[in-house]
Amino acid sequence: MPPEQPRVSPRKRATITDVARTAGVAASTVSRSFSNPDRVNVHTRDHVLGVAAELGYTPNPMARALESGRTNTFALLVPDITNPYFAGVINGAEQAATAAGRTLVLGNTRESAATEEQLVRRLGPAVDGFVLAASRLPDDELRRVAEFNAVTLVNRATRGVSCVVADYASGTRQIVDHLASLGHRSLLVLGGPPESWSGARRWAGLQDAAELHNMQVRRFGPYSPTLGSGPAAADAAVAAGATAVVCHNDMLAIGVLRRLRERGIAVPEQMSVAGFDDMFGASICTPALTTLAERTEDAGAHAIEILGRLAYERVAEPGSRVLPTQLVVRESTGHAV
Amino acid sequence: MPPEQPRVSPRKRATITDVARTAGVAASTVSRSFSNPDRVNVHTRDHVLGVAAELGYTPNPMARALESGRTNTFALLVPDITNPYFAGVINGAEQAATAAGRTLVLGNTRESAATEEQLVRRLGPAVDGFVLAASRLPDDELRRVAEFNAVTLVNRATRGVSCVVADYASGTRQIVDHLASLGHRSLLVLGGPPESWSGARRWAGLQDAAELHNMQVRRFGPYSPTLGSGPAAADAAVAAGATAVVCHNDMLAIGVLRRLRERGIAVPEQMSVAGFDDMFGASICTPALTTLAERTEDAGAHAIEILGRLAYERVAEPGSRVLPTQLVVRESTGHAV
DNA sequence: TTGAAAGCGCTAACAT
DNA sequence: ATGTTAGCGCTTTCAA
Repeated sequence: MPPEQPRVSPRKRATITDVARTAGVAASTVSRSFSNPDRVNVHTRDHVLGVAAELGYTPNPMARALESGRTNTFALLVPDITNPYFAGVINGAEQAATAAGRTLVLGNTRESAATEEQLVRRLGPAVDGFVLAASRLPDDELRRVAEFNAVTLVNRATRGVSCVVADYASGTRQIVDHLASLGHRSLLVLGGPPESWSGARRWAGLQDAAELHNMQVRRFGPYSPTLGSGPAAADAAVAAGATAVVCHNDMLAIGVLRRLRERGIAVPEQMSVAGFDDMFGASICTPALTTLAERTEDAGAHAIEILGRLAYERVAEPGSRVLPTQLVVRESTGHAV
Repeated sequence: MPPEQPRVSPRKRATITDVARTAGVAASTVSRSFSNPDRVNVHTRDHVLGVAAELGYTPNPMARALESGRTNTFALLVPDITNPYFAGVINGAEQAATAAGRTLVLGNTRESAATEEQLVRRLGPAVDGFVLAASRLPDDELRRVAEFNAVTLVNRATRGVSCVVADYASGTRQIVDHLASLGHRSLLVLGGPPESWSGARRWAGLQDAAELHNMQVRRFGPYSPTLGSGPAAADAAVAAGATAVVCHNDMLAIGVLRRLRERGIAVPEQMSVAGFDDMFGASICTPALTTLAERTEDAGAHAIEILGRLAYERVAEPGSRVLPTQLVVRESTGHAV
């Protein structure tokens, strides 16, 4: 495909002064026509807006921000942008931000605290607030960030910072109730990354719930929350003679399922498998995965909403919100052997 | 006095002047220490950087951009941020941008040309370039955007604009060769959105390839490229007595698979099903899906790379790049009935 | 090598 | 109702 017209430099964008000159008014009048339309003569305004449209003028958000200190932009940082789990959060946040007339920028921290911190530093002055999903940052760092920017955490909590978290206490209880009622007397947890806050909550909840049923619980791992860790985790579970395993998340659970099939171990007949997240994929794998669903879209939306109050209404109260979870029973769990 | 109003005002960020004052130098020296370190005395620079670190100073990207006209930021716009297909593109782009020291912001166009245009307008002045993945914008609009911003398209092509596209000619040929060799004499294509450029390329390629084999081809649809359209598409295929169907993408294909199972139609014994994208999920569904894999990560990375040349090196030639595709044969295709 | 000064595009006093 | 002026934080001449 041959180049149409070798463009050397991008066309220069029209500025407020261009519009002002062309329309024969002062720059401030143009400014007002856009940001304070009531305070300018209807006739003048129409003329100005007409000229602006003609010139393809768009207010430069950067110049605007420089003056006001507000960018009308939020950043959402997630540990793994390719993980379908976060797709829900992203989607919910994106939708809420758009509805509120705000721009959302997305950052991928690659499960690394260092990358996350770097992104926060870099984006900090350019955004009005952060949604940090499953943040890997230590508590004190989180509070430091919250001094300069509005911050809302998703599935992470620390004193003095707003957050939206899933109700893991109830969720883990649901999982264990389910397994207990199927006759399982012991539980093997295949754990995720040690820094994972949600991982810790899940483990704590499972322990508490198991105790209520006098079930024995153990935890293996840590395993990385990926398909690739499935074989190691599955093999360990088999070696331990587990009848029921609960995996850190669905990604790991699906990896486990796949490995068990390779090894000819029937699920759920010989072993029950459950996960967390109900991500896309949990319903289409075989056997379909029993898993704890979170309202990820709601989490993203609520986080943006809280952030808006924090950033623009100067609300001090760090809102925290607990979202319900629900167990989706599918085919991967069944009666104990 | 009203009761103490809980009010959190974010701590003010240190500016270049703060650093200058504290360090006892001029603002310009601080500026140089950051952006032109060679042109300042080593000793002075160390001192300045020390003070800056102490004050937690970070150059304000917005003020910087205002002056230079460069934001060092690219925007990546995708039609559906929750579609695992784009996760690869996002990941590749994100990685390449980070490696090049650039910030990437992500936008979701929700499959809507209007939303896409709005995002382009809004983000335009704030970024140095756009990667538009599977853009829904009409050709002339695309060229207009390219006048003001560097633009690289992914899986879309139009005269005068850089792009990275998958080799659908070869890819569709691979699909049809595969089906023909299994004895299929006709092909039913379950099409996607009419505005989809890749959909059109796929359909064109399938037609050409089918002709080479003297196979009969028909196309049904359009169907939305989602799980939810699976039942409608599957039922139509069954009613038409198809032995082999090729779906617009994996999402649709998995929906079709699920519906066929519901209806007790064996895949691939009674009907073969193939998709496009090899997204996450294609390998874990049952039966595992035969699909055309694209190098989505590479696509994202290449797009960013081209964009960098366009935006910062003032390269005139709109580079275009064709990436290979490869057929991944799994369990959903088999011998014709 | 460093400092002073002039903007970048825009908004918000303050004048008129 | 509109124009004038003074910055926002930073970079970049231009002098010193």
